[in-house]
Order: sequence, then structure tokens, then C-alpha cells
Amino acid sequence: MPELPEVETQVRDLQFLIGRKILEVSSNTKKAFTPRFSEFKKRIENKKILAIERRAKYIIFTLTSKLTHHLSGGLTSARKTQKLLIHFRMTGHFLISKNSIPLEKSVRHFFKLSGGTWLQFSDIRKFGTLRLVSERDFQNLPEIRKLGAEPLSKNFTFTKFREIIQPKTGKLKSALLDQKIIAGIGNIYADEICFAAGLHPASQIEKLNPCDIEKLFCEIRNQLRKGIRNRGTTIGEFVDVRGKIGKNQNSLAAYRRHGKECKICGTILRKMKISQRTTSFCPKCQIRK
DNA sequence: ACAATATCCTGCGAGC
DNA sequence: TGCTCGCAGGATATTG
Repeated sequence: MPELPEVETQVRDLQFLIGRKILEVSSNTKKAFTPRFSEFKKRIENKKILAIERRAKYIIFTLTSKLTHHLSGGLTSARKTQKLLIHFRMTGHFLISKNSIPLEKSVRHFFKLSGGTWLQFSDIRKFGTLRLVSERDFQNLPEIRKLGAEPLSKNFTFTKFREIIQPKTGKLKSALLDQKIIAGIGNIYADEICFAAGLHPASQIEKLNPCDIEKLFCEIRNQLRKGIRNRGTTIGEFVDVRGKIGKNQNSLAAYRRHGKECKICGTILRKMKISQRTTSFCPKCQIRK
């Protein structure tokens, strides 16, 4: 499932589309759009892509919105921007093509761009969402406002992390998955972070000591960076915009490895449910606090 | 105020 | 072989 590293991999590869115009959009899964597809289409066509960025697991396209105003002096044109907000949820990803032939069976939406390029949105489970909002509405979107710290940003320091994690209670993995605390971590990287930090995913946060917090801080960043370096984790369907699978699945130590030997001590990894998510861990290497 | 549960959806692997 | 069933899961809406 696309988490921060997978979304980041796609965003970096899509940068060459900046400056292009969205000529036409079509879809066979119109439910995914906000506002409704007909309105979305009207508002997005003939707009230029100004920026492509990531926030948490969202891809944010900044688009031009050319408006004409009748002012006292005559006809002038004013520029405003709007944002296209995309969430891959479980199985979404973009693919680049030179024509409109679907590259995968599960391609749901097509964006015809200037320069003879098509952007295809593939999504097996149809959970992905595409939302177009004005710049002003974007600033007020609750799902964006509520997002927690960006773990790879400069201002995510150890002090900052300690401040946001210390007052929390409950299980460690639940906190790692909570987008309101730290944004971008999903089930794969949550298991990997707990394993690398040597902490049991069901540990109570309030029982973690300063050393545990520091290990966690380091491993949040290490594991996410490693995921990006490896161009994502492919378990099932994730590929980059050229259709190439990632490499991070080859070096996972915990995620979905229950029943297999621990790469450090050889103990058989166990599994349990935490926050409705399957969680794999080493009962010997990962201390439960 | 919070936590637990249902919801969306398709593909895959297990079991018979 | 071919069916059914359970499971996988991010975020949100709903219920307790």
C-alpha cells in the first residue's frame, strides 16, 4: 500500500510534468471525484500544472485557474490557483504513457496532457480519491489541517518529536499509524520502525524511556528514507510511474514476516492485531514496555 | 471526549 | 478444476 516513501517516489518522478496543460480527463470510476465528475472535468481541463508536491500520503497538484474579470478599466485577466488533492489509499498509483491505451486492467482515470503524454491513474480497489479545491478551501480542509508532523522535514527535530509523542497514551503502533501525530506512516513502515527500534509494537507509549524515544525518532527517519532510496515497497501492486516495482520488499525485517525466522536472532516472528492491522514482530528482539 | 466498528473494493490463496 | 470464503487495508462515518 502506498505510504510516504511510495508517494514520494511517484511525486519525484512526476516533476517533469510541471508546466504542462491538462487537456482532457476521462474516467470509468466517477465516484472517486470531488466535486462530481462533470464539474471536476469542467474545472480542471485546460489548466496548467504549476507544482507537484507531497504532504503525508497526499499528492498535491497546484493548477492555474484563469479567471477573467470585468474591471472599470476594461477586460483584464487575473490568476488564481487551485489544488488537485490525490490520495492513493490502498492500491492507487500513477502511470505515464504516450497514448490512451490502458497500461493495466485497473486503470480508472486518464489525464491527457500537452506534449503527447497521458497520466493514467490505476487503482485495483477503487479506494483512491481525487479532489479539486480552490486555494482558499485547501487551507481550510480538515483532512489537511489535522495532519501531524512531516517526519522527513527539517523542522521535525528530536525535541519536536518528544513533545508530540510524550503526552500520548496507548499502543506504540497505533500512534505511529495515527496521521494526526506523524503523517505518512502506514502498516509496512510502522512494523519496520518498531522492529528497527527494538520495541514491541504493543508497548504503552507512557512507559517508553528517553532512550526508546530517541531510537524511535531515528528509525522513523531511517526506515522512511530507506524506503525512498529503494523506490518503494512492492507487496502486490505498487510500481513507479514507469511501471517498475520497488526494491524495499527485499529488505523487510518484520512486515508480513510472521512465521518466519527473525533476521537477527532466528526466533520465529509472531503476529497480532493492533488497531485492526496485522502486526508482525520478534518476541525476543522487540521489548514490550 | 474518545474508542471500537462498519464501510468502501478487488484479487488472491486456502480449503473442500 | 472450480467454487466459496476469509483476508488484506487508509481514512472516514457511525455507533457505543
